[in-house]
Amino acid sequence: MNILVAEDEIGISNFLKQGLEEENYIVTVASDGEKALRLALSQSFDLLLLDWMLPKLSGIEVCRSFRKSGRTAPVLFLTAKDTVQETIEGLKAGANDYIKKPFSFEELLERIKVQFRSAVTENASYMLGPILLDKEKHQVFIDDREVYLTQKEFSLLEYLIKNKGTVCSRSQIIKEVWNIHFDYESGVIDVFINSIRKKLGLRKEEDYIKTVRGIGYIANEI
Amino acid sequence: MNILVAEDEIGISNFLKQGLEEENYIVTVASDGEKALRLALSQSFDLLLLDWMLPKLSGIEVCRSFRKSGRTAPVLFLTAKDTVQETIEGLKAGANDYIKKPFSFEELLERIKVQFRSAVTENASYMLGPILLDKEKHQVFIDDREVYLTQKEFSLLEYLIKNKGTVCSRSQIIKEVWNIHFDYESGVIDVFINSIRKKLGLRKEEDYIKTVRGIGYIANEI
DNA sequence: GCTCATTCTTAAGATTTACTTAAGACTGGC
DNA sequence: GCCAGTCTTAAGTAAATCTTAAGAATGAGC
Repeated sequence: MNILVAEDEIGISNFLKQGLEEENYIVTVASDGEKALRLALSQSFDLLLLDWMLPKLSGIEVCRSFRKSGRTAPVLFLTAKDTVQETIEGLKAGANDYIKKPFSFEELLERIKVQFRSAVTENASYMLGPILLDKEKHQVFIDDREVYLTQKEFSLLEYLIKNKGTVCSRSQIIKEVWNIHFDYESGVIDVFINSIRKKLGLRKEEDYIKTVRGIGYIANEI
Repeated sequence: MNILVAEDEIGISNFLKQGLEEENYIVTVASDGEKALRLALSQSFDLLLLDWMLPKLSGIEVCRSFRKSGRTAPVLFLTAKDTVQETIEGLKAGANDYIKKPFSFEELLERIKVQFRSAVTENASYMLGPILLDKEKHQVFIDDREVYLTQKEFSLLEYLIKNKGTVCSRSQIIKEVWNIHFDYESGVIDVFINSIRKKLGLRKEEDYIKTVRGIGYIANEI
């Protein structure tokens, strides 16, 4: 799990980085708001831990911009600004939790875990008809025969199966699988869908990945 | 949105009930832990607001049992137990947030909203009789059976259902669905209405899309 | 019940969108 | 820096949708 910590006081950020890394999180530190936002938008973090008062761009502005870009990763404020009004402002800006300094590191950890909880319970393998996708081992089987998929092919299939039964639009796919958060027109998705279908070797009438014209694709138990 | 409040002090529970109802939540109050758990398991609440100390069964036990049953609705503790250890215990038991008394009602409201945020945004669906139109997933169901509509069919049906109960003129439809903002005579709309009706497979007497001769069409609960 | 205007239905051509292939760009490991 | 594997772009082909138009059906008014 990747966590971005935005904190200008080096003492605190070191403390957080070390503590979180001991819990096996991968931590990136940004020392001002601009850097934090740039990182948050360019990489894909699983959680943002923001101080309110940051040089150049405040934490609350970072949070607002991040949400405005359509990203849904949890955001936690960790700040000395402790009034009710500030808490509310932080939550309204799109934060998922608001923790006041001084804080207990243990409590912070637990509150971070709360954010990941639903994601963790998530099954490590998915099924779709005869297709078995093992997220952990990064393997795909069809009727017990292994099919080798590349990284992107795997992510795309995973996304479709995770959302089986619901149509996934091209823009959603580009967002979630390619991490491109602006309008983007290209035939990439088509090429990968084609390649997945070929590798899975399904005949047209038994295709578990159906095209939804004008929208995107849908994975479905036939 | 249905909220279950488990609180034995009648002053607090009345205050919460009234305040939340003003915000248009539907509130059920349980005065002890056993009642709370029974209600939580038998009905489907969108959120649980638990006091820690409750007669018969503590809030934390209610939370554990609730989670054990596989339910995922958010649980918030609202309690006077304010140590770090208690907070952690509450969160570990499966709570999504832990608010310490005395609390600001405004902050409580905001923290409740945080829990609903993701759920609310994705609720872009309309209903018309047995027809369910999910804007986000771009899917249409009739009596739980999915019907595939093309792009234009979908937009047209969406427009009619969005305006159900009021007649939509041909020129309005051409404007809103086809984005043609000048006078335009053609049979396009008829063709699409026909195709939608056919796909929905409704008999004439149960047609939810009625023709208004000389004007246009109207979607109506029969 | 007849007439005329309006709407329904169908089918064929135009248009848009997706599929497939192949070539070039990129990337990580050696 | 090179190679092998992977990703992306682009262009031609295939397929589905959208539009138009024309004849059939329907309903309102006389």
